[in-house]
Amino acid sequence: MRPYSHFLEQIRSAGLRPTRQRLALAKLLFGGEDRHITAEILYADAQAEKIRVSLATVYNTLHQFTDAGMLREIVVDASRSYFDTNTSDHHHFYFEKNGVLSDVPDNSISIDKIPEAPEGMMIESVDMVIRISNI
Amino acid sequence: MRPYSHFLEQIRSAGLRPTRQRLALAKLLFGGEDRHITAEILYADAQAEKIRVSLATVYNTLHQFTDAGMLREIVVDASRSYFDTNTSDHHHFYFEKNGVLSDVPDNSISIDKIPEAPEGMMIESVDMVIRISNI
DNA sequence: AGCTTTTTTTAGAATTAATCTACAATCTTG
DNA sequence: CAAGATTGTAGATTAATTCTAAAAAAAGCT
Repeated sequence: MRPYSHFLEQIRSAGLRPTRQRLALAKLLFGGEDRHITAEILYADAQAEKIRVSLATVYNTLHQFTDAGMLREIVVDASRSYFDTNTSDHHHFYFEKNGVLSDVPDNSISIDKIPEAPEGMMIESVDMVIRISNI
Repeated sequence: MRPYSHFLEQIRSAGLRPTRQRLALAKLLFGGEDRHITAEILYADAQAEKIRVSLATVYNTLHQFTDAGMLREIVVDASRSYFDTNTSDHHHFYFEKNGVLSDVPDNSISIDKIPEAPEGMMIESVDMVIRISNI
């Protein structure tokens, strides 16, 4: 049971002011299970919880949390951004029929050779998406 | 040196009519090296070559060629679709600073365990994107 | 607490890539 | 070549996202 103050601390240490909106969104994002979420879904969740926040703020907050390393952005679908509350190194299943994203269990995958980055550059991330469809 | 008729054949066997626009776009796409292209870039290329074609037709054609297996769509950037003229199984480097996409040489990577698809579903594709940035 | 400065939020407008629409143009086949 | 089917087009539309400028809230200072 993480207390309210946990989020406050986390937001503050990201160099952001712990405003009512950011605290409420943090609670929705990090208050339970790991989530894969879009801005629209988080906005709808907030409305369902009677949290007064605008869509623009939801977008801003998602990006601020991402910059602070609290979220990870996953690109699976041109024209829709997903954010993952699990920022550890892992890969994704993408179910095409309903747009659901889920984590690939770590022990079910292994990549054992990765190319070098070109001279003067570095690998920022290695993202694998396994697209799943009906037979 | 692939002759004009090569494209005509390819388009026809995809079940599409070999129209002037589709032939011209096929020539731009498949006439030289493998390419990683966006609709806007292909449209600009067409204009530079004085090919009279609308942007909507470029989008339509890219999707028709993709459905026919002549192109592969690569998702690396939310809000911008890339199409790869190399449809074989391979992975990508994405250079964040300039949005350039390039193929990962096949011998520099190896994935040796891939998860199963859930019951009644199948793996459609396994796409890996290695994001590269400056040090 | 009050006053000031800085940051944040907001509603609504603007932007962007992509798609749709309805008509015009172009093929294909007899 | 005409009939019927398919395709292409310009322009409108959509959907996600970002921008803008002003109002509100938070933090700093005495």
